Amino acid sequence: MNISVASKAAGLPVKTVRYYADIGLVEAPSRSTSGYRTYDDVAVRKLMFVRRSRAFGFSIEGCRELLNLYQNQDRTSSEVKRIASKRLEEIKEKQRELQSLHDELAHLVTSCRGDHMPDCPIIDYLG
Amino acid sequence: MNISVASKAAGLPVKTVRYYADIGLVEAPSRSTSGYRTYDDVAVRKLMFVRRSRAFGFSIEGCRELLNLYQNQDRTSSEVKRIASKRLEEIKEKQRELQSLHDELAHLVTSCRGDHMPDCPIIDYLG
DNA sequence: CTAATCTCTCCAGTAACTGGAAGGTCAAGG
DNA sequence: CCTTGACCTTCCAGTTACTGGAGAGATTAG
Repeated sequence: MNISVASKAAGLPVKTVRYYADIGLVEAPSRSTSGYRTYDDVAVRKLMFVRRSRAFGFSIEGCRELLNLYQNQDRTSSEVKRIASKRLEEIKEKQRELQSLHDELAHLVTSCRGDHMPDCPIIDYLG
Repeated sequence: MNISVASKAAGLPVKTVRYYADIGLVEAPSRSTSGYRTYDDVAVRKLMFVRRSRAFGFSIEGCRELLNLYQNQDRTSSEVKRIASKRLEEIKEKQRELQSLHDELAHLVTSCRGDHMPDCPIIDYLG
């Protein structure tokens, strides 16, 4: 199947599929005589795998690792768990950051009257 | 004062201060005869203002808006509050996203045995 | 046969810096 | 006076993960 069909099946933009091929993440299994990338079901499944991994926020390199494990029958679940746990820690860290940002900013926004006067606790805090 | 002194006072890397000057966010008030950027206390306060704004996750354009309000005596606190509220909504949205990512990934990680076998619910989910 | 739709490659741009090269400037020490 | 080292300058390239577009070839429908 050509790239547009594969991309629809995988749920990714054509440009992205081509990009993944360029960086050697998911290459097209073959090319037509005229140079068109030709995909098969296995490749489409890899693309979907990457799409789902990306949705979890894994970096391209993280996806590459996971994809290798996906294709490796000799993998151990501990390897997978290690990578996923690392990502989970990143998420938690980001959550903590966002929480304190939220609390601080929410406090400032609440205390700002939002009227036509120039006095503003938000500006005061930043300045 | 030269750029390295100003950058230390503002708590920003020299490179960043130069970058902010390049994009016209906080320009050096003057240059020495040999072309060195020369900063004063006012400029340093602007740099600090930008640093704190960036810490809240405001984009450079957001910082530019805030900085304009900071310097504008005719501002109204409602303008400031509008910008800050917008950022607060972005933060909340991001928090919601992260929360569902967290929950889903945490569930998968918990259910993965993490042993020497290849069977893994994380891989199953992604594939 | 032609028009529309695909596809290709290559280049540039995004956000907000960061690193590094090549070269000019300045203050201190010998 | 000279040198050494710490500054400073500009400019270019790289980062992440795409995305948009140009220009050109391929394929398909009517």
